[in-house]
Amino acid sequence: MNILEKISLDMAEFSKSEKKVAEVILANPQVAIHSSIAALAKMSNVSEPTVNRFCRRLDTKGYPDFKLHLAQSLANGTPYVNRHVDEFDGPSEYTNKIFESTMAALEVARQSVDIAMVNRVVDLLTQAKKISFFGLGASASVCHDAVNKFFRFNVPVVHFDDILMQRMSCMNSREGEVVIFISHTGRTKSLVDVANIARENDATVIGITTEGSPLSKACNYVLSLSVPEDTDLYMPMASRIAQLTLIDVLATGFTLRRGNKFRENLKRVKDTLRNSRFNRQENN
Amino acid sequence: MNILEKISLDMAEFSKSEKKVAEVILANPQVAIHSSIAALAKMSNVSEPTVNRFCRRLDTKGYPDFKLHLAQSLANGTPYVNRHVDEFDGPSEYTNKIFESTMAALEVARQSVDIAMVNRVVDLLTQAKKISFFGLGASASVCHDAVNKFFRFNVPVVHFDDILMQRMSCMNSREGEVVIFISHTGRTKSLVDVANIARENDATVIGITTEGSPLSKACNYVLSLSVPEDTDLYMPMASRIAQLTLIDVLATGFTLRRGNKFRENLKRVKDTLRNSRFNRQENN
DNA sequence: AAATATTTGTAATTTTACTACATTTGTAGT
DNA sequence: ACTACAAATGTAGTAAAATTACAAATATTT
Repeated sequence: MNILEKISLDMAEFSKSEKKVAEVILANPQVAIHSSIAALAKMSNVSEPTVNRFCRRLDTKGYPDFKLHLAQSLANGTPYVNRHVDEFDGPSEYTNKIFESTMAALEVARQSVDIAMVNRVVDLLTQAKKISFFGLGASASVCHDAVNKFFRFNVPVVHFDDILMQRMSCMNSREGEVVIFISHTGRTKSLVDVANIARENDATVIGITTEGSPLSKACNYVLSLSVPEDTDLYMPMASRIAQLTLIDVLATGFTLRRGNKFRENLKRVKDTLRNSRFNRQENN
Repeated sequence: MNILEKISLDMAEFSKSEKKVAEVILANPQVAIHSSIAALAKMSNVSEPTVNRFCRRLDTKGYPDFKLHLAQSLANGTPYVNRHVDEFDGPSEYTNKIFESTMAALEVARQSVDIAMVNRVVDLLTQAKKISFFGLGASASVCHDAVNKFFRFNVPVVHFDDILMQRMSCMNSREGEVVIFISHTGRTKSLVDVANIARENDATVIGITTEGSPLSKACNYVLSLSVPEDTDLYMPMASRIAQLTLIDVLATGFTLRRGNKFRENLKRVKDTLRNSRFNRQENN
């Protein structure tokens, strides 16, 4: 396992001084691998043995061995870890932390995606007579985006923010229609209600939500995403990005299934938009 | 560059003893990274300084530095790159490619962000009497999301999909109000028109768009994002994710600027949502 | 074959990491 | 509030590792 992730994961188990070391390393791992134990100890304001103990706590043989692991983590292409923003961060720190946390979350999400389920859902979507996307709050904008994508496919696709419209829409659903519900927690009551209505009316109900949630139980198929949500700032951030990316995956799967001729069609849709735009100087 | 490749490439330039060292390393690099210079010298039947010289010939600082490079080569990580989906990809391939391309795009975006401008925009937002978000098509859902975030801050924030409503809203804007326009290309005519109206009415106009685009010229401030857009499938994907992440950055900067007491407030907003949810079994 | 250049090794030096032990800090019980 | 114990951190000494300077050996050139 990536040792950088492990450090941020084990953060709770570290002692006060060990945390100092961890923070210095996470803040700038590139510097850490090129420092001696003495230099790192000084940077962290701790003694050398503390650094050594820190390394051993991470199941390495000692400091040199730790550096080796660290170097491998950095080479791995993912120096991205869920780094929490704190109140003393300047613009440079919080900007980088948020981008990196988002990338880290995407990596975790990628590994948690059930590929077989993606394939099945793409199957269902290509055969659907109608596709609906429902979500509330932050997930509503994900639905909005999904509609924007699937609309280009010339498929009947709908979305309502309004909970009553959602209910009515599901009430009228029938076999062969697919309804996708998006919710990170999967515990929004009214959305679960709507999902149940859709299911009672024989629609194929798909959830993009957390495994085992109330919403997931109301669905025929669940595409679960595990994302380490950053709760520090009380806002959904990474979960939403992961959902959007998953929508991109579904849309891509959809176009691939439809074949080459279909992609010509997509190009036409895009060309249509061209007239609403200023031309570029460069040809493209 | 991968140092293992470099070793086999430079083989011709090595002296007799250095070749011995190179062969031992190539034969079993995993062992090499866990050996001391003395052990490796013994394995290669050469003296310690010879190993040291061998390392320097490969443009490393010395033996420990060489081991670091070697470890990174062995980590064999495929850094995230923009991998294009092709028509023969199965679900596993396209899923991973899309996640990886998205991560790669975020990395590029992160490096292209103008931190000073982020700081200035956060400044403007905290002082704004009203904040508006306008975008069309795929960018509309980004606006939707931005509103969802900033609304929690108890700031007057508005968003319209409707181009006429956007015009009217900007017509009535005044000094001290901030209008943010989101568009990847920055070449959507009607949006540029609206931006000009906003500017004529003394609003502070901010663009999240490509540098040098028509839209960027209509703005007082531009937050440019360079994203390698995947044009294969004729859909905006990565650009949108980058925009959303940038919105997250702005929202985070906003909350940090407002201080601790303000974050208590955010927690209250979140707690309010709790009543609309099914409770979790675990306490949280 | 002698002279020079290049490579390689030996031994001393310096740097680095580790261990044992002492001190401090924190915690629980009287 | 104090004592006793446990956990944590640091100090100083020791061991190990890497590097340097220099000497010996091996090629190379004339």
